[in-house]
Amino acid sequence: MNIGDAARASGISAKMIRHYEAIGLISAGRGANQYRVYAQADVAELRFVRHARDLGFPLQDVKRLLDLWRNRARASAEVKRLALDHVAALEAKAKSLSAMAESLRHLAEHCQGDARPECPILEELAGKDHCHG
Amino acid sequence: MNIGDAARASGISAKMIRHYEAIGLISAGRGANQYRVYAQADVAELRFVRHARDLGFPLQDVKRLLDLWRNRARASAEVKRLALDHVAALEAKAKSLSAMAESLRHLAEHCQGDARPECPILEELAGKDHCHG
DNA sequence: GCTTGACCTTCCCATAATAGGAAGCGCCAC
DNA sequence: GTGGCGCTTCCTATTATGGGAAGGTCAAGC
Repeated sequence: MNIGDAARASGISAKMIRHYEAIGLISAGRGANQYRVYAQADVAELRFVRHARDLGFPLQDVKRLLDLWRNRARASAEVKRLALDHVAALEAKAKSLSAMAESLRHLAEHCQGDARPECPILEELAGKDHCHG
Repeated sequence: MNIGDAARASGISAKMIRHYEAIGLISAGRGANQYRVYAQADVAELRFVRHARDLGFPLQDVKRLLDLWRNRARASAEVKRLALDHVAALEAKAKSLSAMAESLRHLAEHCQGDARPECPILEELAGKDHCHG
C-alpha cells in the first residue's frame, strides 16, 4: 500500500503522514522505488493517531499513547493519568474561552450597534487595567 | 519613554511591541539614538491591544478594532458585529473542547487505572472509525 | 577617562499542527 | 512512448510568542 492509499484508509493526509514520520511518531517501509509502503498494522496506527488527535491530544501525548498501545505490558494507570490530565487541560481551556465569550457578550449587550460612534466595547478595551490579573 | 518603560506600563513585552510594530499594528517614534520613543497615547494603544488580546481577539481583529477606535466617525454597529462574531467563534471553540473533554472523561471512567494492561481508552482509540464524522 | 551594567538595536531560530506549492522521478494505460 | 497521476524532497506560510546572539548607547561610579 502506498501513502495515498494509507491516507485514504486512515483519514490522515499524505502530507501529515510524512510529517508524522519525520518527527518519529510513526514509521514506514520503503519499496524498491523509494516509495513508502504501508501494511494494515501501519494503517491501524495511523487511525489510532487520528482518533487521539480528534480528542485534542497534542502530538507529544499521542506519541506516549502510541508507545503505551504498542507495549502489551503497560499499566492502564498510566494511560488513565494521561487522559485525565488532558481532560483537565481541555476543561481549563474551554472555561477560559467561555469566560472570554461571556465578558464580551456582556459588553456587546450594552452596545447600541447603530450608526453612532459611542461604543462601550471600545470604551472598555480602552479602559484602565482591571486589577484581577 | 523607551520600549522597556512602555512594556511595563502596558503589560506587553518589549519583544511583542517590536513585533506589533513590524506587522503594522502600532507605530513608534525614534530618538536620535534610534531607540523607539513612546508617548502616553502610544501606551494607551498598547493597553487597548492587550485588553483585546485578553478577550481572545486575533491580531487581525485587533487591528480592525484599533482602527475603529482611532476613527471618531465609526459606527458602533461595526464594532458590535466584530465582537459578536468573535463571541460566536469563542463559543464554538469552547463547545468543541468541552465535547472532547466529556468524551474522554467518559472513556477514563471505564478504565481501572491499575497495573494491568487492559484499557478501554486505548481500545477506543484503536477502534474502527465512528460514522458521525 | 574607563569600566560596568542596564538598556537598546537587529537578525535568526523555535514552538504546534497543518497546508500549499515547485521540481523531479516512477509507473501504468493507451 | 507519451500523458497523467502519484510519489519523492524541499521550501514557505500560517498564529502569537519567546529565546538568544552580536553589537550599539547611556548613566553611574571609581
